[in-house]
Amino acid sequence: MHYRDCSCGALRAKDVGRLITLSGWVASRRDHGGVIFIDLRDRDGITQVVFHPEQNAQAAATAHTLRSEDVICVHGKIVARLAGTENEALPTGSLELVASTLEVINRSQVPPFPMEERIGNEDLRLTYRYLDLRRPEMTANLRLRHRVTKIIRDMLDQEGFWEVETPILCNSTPEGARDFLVPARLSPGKFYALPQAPQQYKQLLMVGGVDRYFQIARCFRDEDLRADRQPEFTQVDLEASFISEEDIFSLIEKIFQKILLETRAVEIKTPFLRMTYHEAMNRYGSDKPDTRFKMELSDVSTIFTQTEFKVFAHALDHGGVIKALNAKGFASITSGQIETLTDVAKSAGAKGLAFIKVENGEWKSPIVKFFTDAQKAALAKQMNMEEGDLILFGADCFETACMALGRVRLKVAELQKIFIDHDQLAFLWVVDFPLLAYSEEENKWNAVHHPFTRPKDEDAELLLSGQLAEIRAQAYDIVLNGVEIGGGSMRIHESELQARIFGALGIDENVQKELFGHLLKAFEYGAPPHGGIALGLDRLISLLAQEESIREVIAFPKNNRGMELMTGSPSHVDEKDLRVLSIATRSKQS
RNA sequence: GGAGUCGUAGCUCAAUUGGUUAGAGCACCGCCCUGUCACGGCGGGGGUUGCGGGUUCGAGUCCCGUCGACUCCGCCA
Repeated sequence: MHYRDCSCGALRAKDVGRLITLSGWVASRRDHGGVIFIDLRDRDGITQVVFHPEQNAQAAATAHTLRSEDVICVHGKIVARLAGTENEALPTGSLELVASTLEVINRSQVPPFPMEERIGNEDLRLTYRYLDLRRPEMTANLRLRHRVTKIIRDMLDQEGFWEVETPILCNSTPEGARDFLVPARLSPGKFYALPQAPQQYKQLLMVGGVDRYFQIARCFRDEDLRADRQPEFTQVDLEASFISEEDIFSLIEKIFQKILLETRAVEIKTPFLRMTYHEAMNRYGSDKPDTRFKMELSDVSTIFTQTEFKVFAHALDHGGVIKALNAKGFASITSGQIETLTDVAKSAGAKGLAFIKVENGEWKSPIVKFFTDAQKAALAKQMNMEEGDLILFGADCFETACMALGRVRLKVAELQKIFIDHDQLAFLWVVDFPLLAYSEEENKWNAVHHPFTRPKDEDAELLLSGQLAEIRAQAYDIVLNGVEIGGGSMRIHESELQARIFGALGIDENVQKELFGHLLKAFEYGAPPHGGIALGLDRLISLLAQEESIREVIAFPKNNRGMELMTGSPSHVDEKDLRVLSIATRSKQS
């Protein structure tokens, strides 16, 4: 059977007069008793089909029985619409197909939700994902994802990168996220892990002389889910040899330029803004600052070196800082909102949130009584305090004070409904991350990026002298509109340095040999200097599509509890299948 | 593990201070309708108000518990 000559979005005025066959889904039926209109839909668009009973009684009679989502095939002549009945909302709106034959290929049950509007019930959408995907928004998201992926592949190919696949069944590692484990039947009691990222393999490809590698790589992390986190997600993973950070920056900037040009017809400026981690924390209280609005943090420590206010004095005595931010015109804040902001600050580790409201020419605040006139004057000047302003304070160690106010800053923007242009694209490189961070709970040093990250050359001595907190890494994140969409680093290519870092991370030599022996060994056989980056494809697409959740740009995502509702995975398996794998379960099978 | 928001018809939502038989639009079914485009008109069917308990003369509404969805914190090198 001949199903179609073109898609339902393809026909234009020039096609008038042609005899055309179309197939698709019934999007809507407008039955006038006599003439019947059908909107025929596929992924590319909608074409109006007309049935005239006086011209073709049988086709019209069948058309009368059509319902939403029936699959049909129609054949007929393309004609210009009657003057005044053109539909400018449709690209095909100047014409229609006058049906001479209609074949009903497959009837549809009444759909559980309408295709044309945005549905709030995500459960239902995920259960009937195959219907949800027919909705134009979802079709557009999948199309966008395809386009972007294709652009990335083509550009990296042009730049000399090879697409190489790395194992999905690999080894569990102690660092980082919880692994998904897969029992190894042929090695009873042993397990593979699904990769959190192809990190070690791509470095070994560099040792293998591949020189430039990339992969649209599925990654797996068994952690709790979020709107922007799925247990399996996709990274654009790449690595190159004999390069510097600058090479990575300009490559990625070039890719984004092309993506925005081709998907949005927008020319973005390069190079992107760059900011050190320290500056990002200092000014925005975040390692992924949203620079689309100002409201920057200010350091007011020097004003309060001599202060009666114990909270400030305590912070400064312990080597901390006092940070402040001016929420312009937000003195009208309610006490409930103050409480909300305080909770936000506390969730970031702050002990509280001091504030000053400037109302009717007065400073209304529980803490102003501790301030001298000189301090007030200095504060007013530095913070540019004006009638109607709200000043918020964070007093703690540098990281905590900044992070707490950084989160408060975002919450204030939300509460105050600060205007953010959603078409704006604020790209930003955050560079010079610390190499290591001390974990109080674990009582040990952890890698901020990952354990293969290269320290900055000028900070190498700090590793020898044990000033671990001071060491900066050749690591970088790329941020778009306050969302981290990728990160990478220059890597260590010397086994000696790598072993020293493992040592700093508290991984003893035996464990090093067992878990990372292959890497250390590989570095002894002429490893080239190399580095790379991984972009979070799902997040990137969701930002381009202006979606709140990455679930909107994944064909078959999992819900908050990691379940895929359409197929009902994960599910129980037979006891005998477990026996083959030498697995016994302890939880009750309900 | 913790916090918050929500849960009423297939879908989106309403239901005043606790008060009669829980409503509307869309969808669905039937009839009518020859230029609509979310066609229109008339009529009809459709409800364990997530579930369980409690208070009350009376609960969609108040209280307790529970289940589920989503958002956030923890977690995510």
